[in-house]
Amino acid sequence: MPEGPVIWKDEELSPIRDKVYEYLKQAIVQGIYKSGDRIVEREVAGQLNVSRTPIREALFRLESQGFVKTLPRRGVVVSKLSPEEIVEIFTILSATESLAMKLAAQRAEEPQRDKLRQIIAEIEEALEHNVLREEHWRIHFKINAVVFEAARSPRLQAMIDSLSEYVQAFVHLAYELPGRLRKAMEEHRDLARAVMEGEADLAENLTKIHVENAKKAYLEVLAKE
Amino acid sequence: MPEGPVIWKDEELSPIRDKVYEYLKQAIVQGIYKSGDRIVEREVAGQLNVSRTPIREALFRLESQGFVKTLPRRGVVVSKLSPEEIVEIFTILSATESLAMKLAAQRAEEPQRDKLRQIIAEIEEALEHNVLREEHWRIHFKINAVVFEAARSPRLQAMIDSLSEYVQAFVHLAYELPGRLRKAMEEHRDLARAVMEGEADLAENLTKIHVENAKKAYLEVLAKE
DNA sequence: TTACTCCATAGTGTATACGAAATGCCAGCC
DNA sequence: GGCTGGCATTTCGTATACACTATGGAGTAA
Repeated sequence: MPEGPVIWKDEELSPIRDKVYEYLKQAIVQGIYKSGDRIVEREVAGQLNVSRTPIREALFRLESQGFVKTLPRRGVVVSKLSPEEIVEIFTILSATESLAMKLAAQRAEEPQRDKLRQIIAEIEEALEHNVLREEHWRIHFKINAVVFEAARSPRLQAMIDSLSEYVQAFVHLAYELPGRLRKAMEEHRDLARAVMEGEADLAENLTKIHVENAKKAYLEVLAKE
Repeated sequence: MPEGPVIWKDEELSPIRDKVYEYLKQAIVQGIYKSGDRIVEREVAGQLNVSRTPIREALFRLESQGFVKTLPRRGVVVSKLSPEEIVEIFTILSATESLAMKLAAQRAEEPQRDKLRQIIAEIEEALEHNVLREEHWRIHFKINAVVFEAARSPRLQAMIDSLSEYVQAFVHLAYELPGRLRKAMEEHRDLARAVMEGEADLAENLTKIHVENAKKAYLEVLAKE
């Protein structure tokens, strides 16, 4: 019975199932629940002091996203995030994210282009002053937001978000490799520029390369262990 | 309060939530529940003579797949399947399915190649004897099965299945266009051959073209109404 | 000693009860 | 006559109770 992270905000008014969902997802990606661990509804319900109902609802969502799988009449177990699984997700991300970038390049309007221009300037700034670690995630999320705004494809966005959540922890690891962070920033800059200038095919290809590089970095980190 | 299709098999032992899920999904794609209709848990529970619990569980799954969306404290409404949404799904399918085909071409082993050879022969047969309508779906699913077996990417498969279920009804419509059915069969044949021969890039491109053609056919049908 | 059977227990599957929030209607007031 | 406030109703959100199934261990017989 693993102890979970303490991320409980009592005063929030969002449905309990959402909080449970976040709680369990974090526990899984942080490795507190390990692959193959059983998740017993009553146990979690007891730990969080809620009933089984919201637990079940959260588990169903986690199942539909692939974090756990339920065996009929047996309960749910944490899916294994084997290296093969991670690589598979990188592969799918490569296809879906490059599509998103292509769409963004095709559909970006002036407001989005403007935001991209600003982001590019911020990246240059960060590269120059070497404050990469501080700025990287902020810029990453900022680019994502603009790209999704431009691509106008909420379903695609949801798919990518869901896949990204999986590999997020591993991507973090990969940025520990010397030089990877700077390279990733440069890739982001070039990508943002391509989207801004409406170069759809270029944006698509740069994204494929970017994700491919992330995958390689992950495999390198993996090999070192 | 729309009346649903009668597809209730009492004696099955699969969980009720799965049956409710299928029931509601069919009702949505068949247009019995229309875009924007509210789905009230108690009503459905009453119609099917089960409690609200499995209904809720089915609704959560439908939500995570995008068939419905739930407004907090307001209940769930059927998502709109506007033409733009359909086109968006075709676009995503183009990217994901072409990835699946590429992987299949790269990873197919002798057993899968053998099955593909057989399928190609069946297509030729069907084209010659002009029994396209009878054979098309059987062959479609057969190809899919082999390709997924070859691609070895269950997550990708799940994503494609989920997306396909949406547009299935519309693809059906599109095959009413004169000549589309034969063309689609020929595309399937060429695609199967490319996968069989390990021509990954060719398979990828043929898939993109195939899905693109399906999208165009859908838009044509749409324009006629 | 081993294998088979039976029972206790754990844990999911479903039903139902209760509470809270939002909407719509009706009445009363301005 | 129109607007506002409150009440009733609807419907979701959560808790809980009961049922059913699978599993593991103990006990007995070969």
